[in-house]
Amino acid sequence: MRMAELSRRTGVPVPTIKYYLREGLLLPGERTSPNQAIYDESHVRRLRMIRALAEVGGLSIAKVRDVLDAVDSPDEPFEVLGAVQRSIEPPVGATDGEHWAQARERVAKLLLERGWRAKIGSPPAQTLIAALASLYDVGREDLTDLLERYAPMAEKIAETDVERVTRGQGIEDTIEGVVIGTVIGETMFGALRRLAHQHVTAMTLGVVEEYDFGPGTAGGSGSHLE
Amino acid sequence: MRMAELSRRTGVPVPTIKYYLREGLLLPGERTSPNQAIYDESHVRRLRMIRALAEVGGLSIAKVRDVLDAVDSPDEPFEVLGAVQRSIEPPVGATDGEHWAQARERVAKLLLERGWRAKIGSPPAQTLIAALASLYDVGREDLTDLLERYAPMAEKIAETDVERVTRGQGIEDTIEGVVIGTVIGETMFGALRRLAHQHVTAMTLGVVEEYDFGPGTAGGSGSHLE
DNA sequence: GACTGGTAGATAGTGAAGCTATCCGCTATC
DNA sequence: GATAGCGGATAGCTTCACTATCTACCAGTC
Repeated sequence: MRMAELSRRTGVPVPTIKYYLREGLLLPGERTSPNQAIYDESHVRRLRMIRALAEVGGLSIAKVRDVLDAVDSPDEPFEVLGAVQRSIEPPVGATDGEHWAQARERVAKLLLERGWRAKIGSPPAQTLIAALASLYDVGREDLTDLLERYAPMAEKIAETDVERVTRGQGIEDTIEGVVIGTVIGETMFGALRRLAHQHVTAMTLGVVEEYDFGPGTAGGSGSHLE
Repeated sequence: MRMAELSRRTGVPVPTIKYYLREGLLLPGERTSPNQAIYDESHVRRLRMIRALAEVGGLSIAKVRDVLDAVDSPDEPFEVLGAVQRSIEPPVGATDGEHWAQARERVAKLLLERGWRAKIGSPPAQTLIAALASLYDVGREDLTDLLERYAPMAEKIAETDVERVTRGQGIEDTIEGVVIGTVIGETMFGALRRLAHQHVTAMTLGVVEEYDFGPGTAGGSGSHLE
């Protein structure tokens, strides 16, 4: 197929496809002459993957490229996981400050206690330290025990993910599964958690009447408080 | 204190504080004359909250404002949760397409089966539908059962969160806890999940040798791994 | 009481990100 | 051979989150 059909099949505008080609997210089509090229199913698939990672996963174009580069590399799944994690992790700001050392200590202790084979310097650990430090910063150390409460559940989820992704599939699919599981899975789980928040809060607070978390304003602009 | 000290105490540059004032994220200080004002601890606290939500939680400035508006409102915690969820949810793209109806059906069934008192039209449900639809789009419906696998775990986490946040505190702290628990908690849990991925993957694949998910290329700058 | 330096508020500028539009020479197809 | 579409290059646009500059003013110091 040519570019117009690729655009039609994926819903991505032609100029945007050209942009992705320029940025190296999408491999060029096969040349049929100096200024003509054809595309195939692999391009359709790749474009859908780009849109999924960017729109659903919320990754920047640069991060999508890094993640897809990792998928394309011939490395072992474990290496790919590392590359994906490095790619998707948001940059951590200051690695110091009043509470940083305290937070770092606490994360180090957690890794030790749970016997997790993960390094304190790895990207997710740095994110975790930053999040914990910010709890101290805003004066809510009472909430920091969420760390220890979350840890076993995160481990259970990770076991689910890994089991899910490694069972009976080729290496290609496993690696792609790692990427999708990490990125799309995070979006899914976050949304589920917020849905569960609605439910549990309603139960706990005994909300009985009609409630509606629908998409915002009933007939007004900006504010949704009357 | 005056603006220079507010800046020093929080590490936020003066022009940025002015920007936050303009954007309505920070309440103006108390006037002492037509062009002088003083700030207090509440401003320090608020600024730290802004930075936590923006940097750790990854929210845009507009979303931070919406979230803080919700915190400031005199509504019930349940209403605040709804407002926070509306504020933080990333906009969902197309609400149609080949697989949308299928995904929506599946989410509706899940809500029913688990007895969750949450609406299919609520922001997290829409996000969930979009994520599920993208799995179909990229041809990985084999991974869609993550939905049912994640659900009970999300519920357990939500119970933890709600229990944690409502126990023995004033209404103010509870509401702030809802916000922090939702936003910072998500960052924490995501990081923990990725850390657990490292661990579980290493275990499953029998990785024994030294491995290092450190920040990229060895011998570079930045690294605080030995 | 002049001087120095900080202050509020307004306006304008900056740089990155993610497209979008236009142009050019060429080509496939009717 | 007319015409619609193509690949590739370049330039422009919009949004976001600041950052810089300017003006009029004020507070403390010598």
